Amino acid sequence: MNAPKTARERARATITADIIATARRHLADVGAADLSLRAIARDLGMASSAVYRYVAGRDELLTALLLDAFNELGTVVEHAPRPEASPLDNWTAVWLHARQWALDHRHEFALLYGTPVPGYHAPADTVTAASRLPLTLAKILNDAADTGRLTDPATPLPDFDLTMIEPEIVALITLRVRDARLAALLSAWTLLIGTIGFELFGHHTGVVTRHEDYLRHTARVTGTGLGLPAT
Amino acid sequence: MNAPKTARERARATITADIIATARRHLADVGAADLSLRAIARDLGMASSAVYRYVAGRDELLTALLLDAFNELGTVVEHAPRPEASPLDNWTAVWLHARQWALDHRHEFALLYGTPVPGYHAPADTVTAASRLPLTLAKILNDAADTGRLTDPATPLPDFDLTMIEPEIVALITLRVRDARLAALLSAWTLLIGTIGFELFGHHTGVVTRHEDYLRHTARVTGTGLGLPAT
DNA sequence: TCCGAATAAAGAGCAGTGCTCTCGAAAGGT
DNA sequence: ACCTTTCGAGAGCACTGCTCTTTATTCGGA
Repeated sequence: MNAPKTARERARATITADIIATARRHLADVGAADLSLRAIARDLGMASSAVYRYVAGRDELLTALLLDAFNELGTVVEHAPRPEASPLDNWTAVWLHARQWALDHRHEFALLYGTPVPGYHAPADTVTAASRLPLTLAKILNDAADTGRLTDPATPLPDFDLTMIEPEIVALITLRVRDARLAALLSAWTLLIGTIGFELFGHHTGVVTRHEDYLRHTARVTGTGLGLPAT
Repeated sequence: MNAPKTARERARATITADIIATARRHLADVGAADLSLRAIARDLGMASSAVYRYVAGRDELLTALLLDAFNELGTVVEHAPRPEASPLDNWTAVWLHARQWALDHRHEFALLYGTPVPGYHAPADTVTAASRLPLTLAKILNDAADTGRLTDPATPLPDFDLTMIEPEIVALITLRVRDARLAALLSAWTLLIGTIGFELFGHHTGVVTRHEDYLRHTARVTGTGLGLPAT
C-alpha cells in the first residue's frame, strides 16, 4: 500500500482504478470471454495502446478482476452470519448469500469458478482471497464446537486418512475436530459452489424447479450432517 | 440417421466428420477458447470459407463437440459398473471413471461443465446426452433397491418437498425411494462434477494432496450416506 | 527559471479471428 | 449436351491483442 505522493503517481493510480472499474462493468455486461481491451479504452476515451501503460495485458486485467470478485464474494459471505442466530441458520445463510451474489454477478462467478483462462497462474493473493468462503464455513463449525453446539455425527465416520489434505490447510482451518469432517467440510464447499454453478450454467434447467428452496435444503442437510444441531 | 445415398451426400458426410474430428483434436490441444475455425481449415488443407458449407459457424461446431463429449463420458461411466461387484463399489467406480476421463480430456470436461460459451442454447439431444451420467448413478441405487441391498439411511431424513424437482426428472429417474434421497442423488452428481472440476481448475492445489484418494473417499461417504451398504 | 529526462498519449501497423460475398469450377440430373 | 445445383477459393470487412515509433506533456534538479 504505497501512498501516492507525487501528482503523477496520483493520476496513475486513479487512471488504473478507472480502467479496472470499467473493465468490471464490461465484465458484468458481456462476460470474460468477450471482454475487450479496445472497448474499455474506447469507453474511457483513450487510445487502446495507452491502456498498456497501466495494465500489462488482458490476462493481468482478468487477474485483477478475479481478485476483486473473490474479495467481494468473501466479504458478502463473511457478513452473512449473525451472532444471535443458530449455527445451522448461519451456515445456511452463507449458502444463500453466496448464491445471491452469484445470481447478481453471473459473469464474475463464472470467472471465479468456471473454466480458467488459458494462460493463467494463480498468484498468492488470489488463493488467500479465494479461501475466504471456505474459511467462513469452517469458522461456523469451529464456533459451534467452541460453544458446545457441535454434536457428534449420527452416522459412524468412515475411515479417513488425514494425509489426503495439505497440512497447511489443516492448520489454517484449525478445525476443532480433525476427523472425516474435515473432508466433509471441503465437500460442503465444493457442493455449494457446484450447486450454484449448475444452476447458473443451465445444468439444472428441467431438473430443479425452485432453485432457492433446493439450495436451502441442501445447505441444511449438509450442515446437519456435519453436526450442526437442527433448531 | 438418414443413410447417405448419392455420392455427394457421402462426400458431404465424410468431410463434415473430418471437420468435427480435427476440431476435437484441436479442442483437446488448445481448449475451447482458442479453438480456431481457420486453424481447422488450414489443418484440413481447405479454405476457411469452405468450412462454412459444412458447419454453420463456431458455435454449432462447439455444440457438436459438446454432444460428442457428453456421449463419450456417458459411455465411459455406463461401462464402469460390473454385475458381480457390490453396489457401493460400482458407485465408486463410476466416480473414479468419470475423474479419469476428465483427466484424460481436460478441455472437453471444461467445455461440458465449465463456463458455457456466450451464445449458447442447449438443444434437446444435449440434455439427454448430459443425463447419462446422473442416470447411471440413479441406476446403481435402483438396482441396489431391487436386490434388497439399499438400507434405510441411518440419519433421519429431513423434510423434503418433492415439488422442488421437476416431475419429469422424478419419473425419468424412477427412483424406488421418492424421499429426500432424490435430492441427495442430485447433490451426489453435483459433488462428483464439482470435485473433479475443483481439481482440474486448480481450486484444490495447496488443499488436497492425493486427489484420487480424496475422490474415492468422497464417493464412499456419499454412497453409504445414500444407503448403499459398505462391503 | 530553464532544460534535460522521464513519462504519457496517440497513431500506425502486424498477425490473428469469425464471417460474408462473389466468382469460377466441378459434378448431378434430365 | 445442357442446365442447375453444389462446391472451393479468394477477397474483404470488422474485430481482437499487442508492439513500435513518434509526438506531446509533465517533473525534478541546476
